[in-house]
Amino acid sequence: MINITLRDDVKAFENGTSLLDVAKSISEGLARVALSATVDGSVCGLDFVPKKDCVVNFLTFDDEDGRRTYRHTTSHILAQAVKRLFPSAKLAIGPAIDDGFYYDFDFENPITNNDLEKIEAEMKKIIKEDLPLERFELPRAEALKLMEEKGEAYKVELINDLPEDAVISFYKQGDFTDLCAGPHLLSTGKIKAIKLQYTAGAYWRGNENNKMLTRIYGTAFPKKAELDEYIERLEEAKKRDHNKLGRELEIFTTVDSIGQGLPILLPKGAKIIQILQRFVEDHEDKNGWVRTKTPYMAKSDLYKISGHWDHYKDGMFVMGDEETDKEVFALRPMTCPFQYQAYLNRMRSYRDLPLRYGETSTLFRNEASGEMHGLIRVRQFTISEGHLMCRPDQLEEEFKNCLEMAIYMLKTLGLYEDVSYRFSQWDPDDKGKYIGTEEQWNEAQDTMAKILDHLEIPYKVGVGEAAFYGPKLDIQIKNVFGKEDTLITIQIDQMLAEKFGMEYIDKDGTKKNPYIIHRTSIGCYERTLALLIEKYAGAFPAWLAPTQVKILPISDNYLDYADKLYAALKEKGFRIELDDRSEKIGYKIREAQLEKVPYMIIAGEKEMNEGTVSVRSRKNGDLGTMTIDEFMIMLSKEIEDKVI
RNA sequence: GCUAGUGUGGCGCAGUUGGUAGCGCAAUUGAUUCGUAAUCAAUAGGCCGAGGGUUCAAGUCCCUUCACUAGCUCCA
Repeated sequence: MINITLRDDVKAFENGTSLLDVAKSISEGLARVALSATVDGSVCGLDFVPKKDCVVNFLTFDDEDGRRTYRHTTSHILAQAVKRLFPSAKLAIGPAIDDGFYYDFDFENPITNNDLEKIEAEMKKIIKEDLPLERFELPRAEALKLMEEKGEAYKVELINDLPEDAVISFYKQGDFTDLCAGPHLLSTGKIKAIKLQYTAGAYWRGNENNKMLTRIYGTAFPKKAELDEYIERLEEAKKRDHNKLGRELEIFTTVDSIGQGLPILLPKGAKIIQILQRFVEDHEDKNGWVRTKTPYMAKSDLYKISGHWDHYKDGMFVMGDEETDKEVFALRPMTCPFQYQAYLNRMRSYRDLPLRYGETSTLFRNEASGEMHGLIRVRQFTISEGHLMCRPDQLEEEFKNCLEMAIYMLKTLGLYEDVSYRFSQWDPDDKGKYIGTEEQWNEAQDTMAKILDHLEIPYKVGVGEAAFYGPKLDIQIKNVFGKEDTLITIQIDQMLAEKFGMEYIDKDGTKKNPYIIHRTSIGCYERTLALLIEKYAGAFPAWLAPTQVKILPISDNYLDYADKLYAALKEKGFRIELDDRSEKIGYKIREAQLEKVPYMIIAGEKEMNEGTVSVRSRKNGDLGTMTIDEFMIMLSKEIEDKVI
């Protein structure tokens, strides 16, 4: 007998009982919704037969691993459909991802959207055929033989790269067999609602030197209604796309003759960035930061010391040619080596530390042409940059302060609930990308890990995501398409201080290199603006809104009164506009509403006689009548408190 | 940079097998002086991203290039 613990309850089963039978013994309902299960913590298919006492937890579509099982099986159905329609296509890999799945193929000829429809139709046929998925294992030599016979070169490569002791498993469904660790659903008929979404290129094994394969993305749900709702949600999210909304609301634009990744910030966009910049600089200064203002470019000599010339040259705009020109300049891609010169201006004592240098810094990075995206990835951007030089005993406290400042900014902007932490480490298998020795990297990462653990930061590790000079704590955020970008980064650097000969005289009279924290408190303004547009769908909180109040006179007869109101608001520094066109009030309200202005004040005969205004909020509609002073007090408080 | 796709007046779109550009909204002008999401009418606006080519004839076909979109790689 095998004892199986199901949540709190322990039950005994015959030897040879599968998890599906276990589920059935509990209830038919569970057997219907269970997709896979964890057995002592590892995910298994329902065909798994426990051989010893264990703890089983059934997974449904509500569990992440359950969803993954469901969608992974769907990716196999996709592969089967593709092989039926395009027998010459080669299979690469096909995992489940957060919201669906994909499968990479090497097609003989490119496929079209029309093909995608055909493939989806074939998938539906396979689902209807309700083919059982059968798992089997093969020794390495036989596994290789099977894949070679089928001409699956990519699978052969995958098998060859598996560790010696790995179990090599396959899943077979009807005429289709795939190398796969599983687990899977028991049959293709379990899949209910599917949708192939789009195709994209993807390099084999994620390496740009390898062949580019065709990746087909899709998703699957247990109910048609859930699929429809998901697609509807995606469509809704796209309406918030900053790249569309930002242009419609005249926040920014781009011009072909200026070039890619070089957006024009229009008055509204420039205003929001000015507000953010003042907010950030004031807050930093209050927290002990001092400002530097350093050049936008430098001779190649500087970048040779910092390592940029060897490790980042492709990412820089270089002016001139070392072969022919006496001096070669490059626009700065980072502020670090420039701010270090401020530190180096004189000899430092341990008493001088920490030194906190902030700069609102414009940077230039020659991104590959396919990388640019609205305001999120650009070639010129301005970042709230800063470098903090400190002693080892100050490192943790200062790191914490930098982090707290970033969190304060994110909370104030209302973005904090949307971010996640990533501990970006180096890739020991790709040492050429980094400066420093393995010992230095291990030490830097250990130091950072200790601090992060001590501060109880819930992070994910990103191998190979580090800067070339040190590990980072990245604060990540997703855009409306679900694509993740780094908003804020805080880095610990031990290497550049040494390279630049930055020192301080310690208590004992010896010279030491300071620790350097590279950090930003709000990230780059363009990217932050993009995410704010998406967060608020263009309807910015009053403290950020480029126009806070729009005055709408009912007719031309009240223009004089409207002018008085305008002057009163302007005098107090509110950002206001006056709509003095001879339009009907409904029309003016509609336009102000579409421009997403937080407040409208309506002035007609009644208000003029009473000396009041009628206030309409973008969010809550008509707020009734009040005096202009009452309105200004209300709005001032909202702005002061940075209500979001 | 790579894969796939897109590019027609400010915006959203039409433009059939190549025959010489249209619609809605916005804009402008005039009338209307209006009470919480669209007043009526008239007018103007485009060498169809750019540069070549094929053709009697190109928005429609071919080539090159630029920009935009999604994804990959890279990254704040």
